[in-house]
Order: sequence, then C-alpha cells, then structure tokens
Amino acid sequence: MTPDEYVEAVLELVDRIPLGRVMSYGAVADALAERSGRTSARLVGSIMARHGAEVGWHRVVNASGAMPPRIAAEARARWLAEGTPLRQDRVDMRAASWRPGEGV
DNA sequence: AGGTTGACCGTCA
DNA sequence: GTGACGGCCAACC
Repeated sequence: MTPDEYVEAVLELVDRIPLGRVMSYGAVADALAERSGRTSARLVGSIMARHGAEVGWHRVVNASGAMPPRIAAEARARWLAEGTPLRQDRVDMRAASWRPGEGV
C-alpha cells in the first residue's frame, strides 16, 4: 500500500464515522493496520493536518478526547452542533467512541 | 544524508 | 491528575 493509498484509506474511514461519534487517531491507525501494514497514530495526525479539511476532521480526536489548542474552539463548536457526548471541554470517549463495523 | 518536527500513544513514575 | 521517555513514519529543512 503506497503512502497515497494510505491517505485515501484514512480519509475514507474518517468519512464513515457517524455524526455524534468519534475515533481516536490511534483507533484509525489500528483499524487500517492489517490492510496498510503500519500502525502510526502520529502518521494519521499528520494526514489529518494536511487533508482534514476534506472530511469531518473534528470526528478524529486524540486518545484523551481533546484536540490541540489551535483548533480546540472550532472542534468544540462542531461537537456541540452534532450532539457529540462531551465531558467538560473534551469528548466523552466512553460514550462517543465508534468502531468500524458498528452500525453498518 | 542526517536531524528536527509534528492535529499521537502506551507505559511508568 | 501531571510529566518524562521511547516508539512511530512522513514531511521538511
């Protein structure tokens, strides 16, 4: 799987995350591990930084349910807009975590 | 070619 | 709850 194909796979998966649900960067990496042969949450983060605007980037959060300060305010607004379960200013991962295969 | 830098993560203290 | 460390892999000097 070439780097470009990996980017496509990531965007495709992120695009399938239901409204009000989220996946962590690591969960996205894990979900594609078998098909891609790599497991790098950091790589998924880089891809989202570059191509996130093309998909629902606010539905991919870090393992703590938060987002980096630069985009935290915008992300929070979007979470509120679609009813994502929150806890303080972070996503409630226990309630909002989605895994591919659920709800298909 | 080699070093640094990320929208990261699990472990350990 | 916090902070340090090592692993991760592509992009960019």
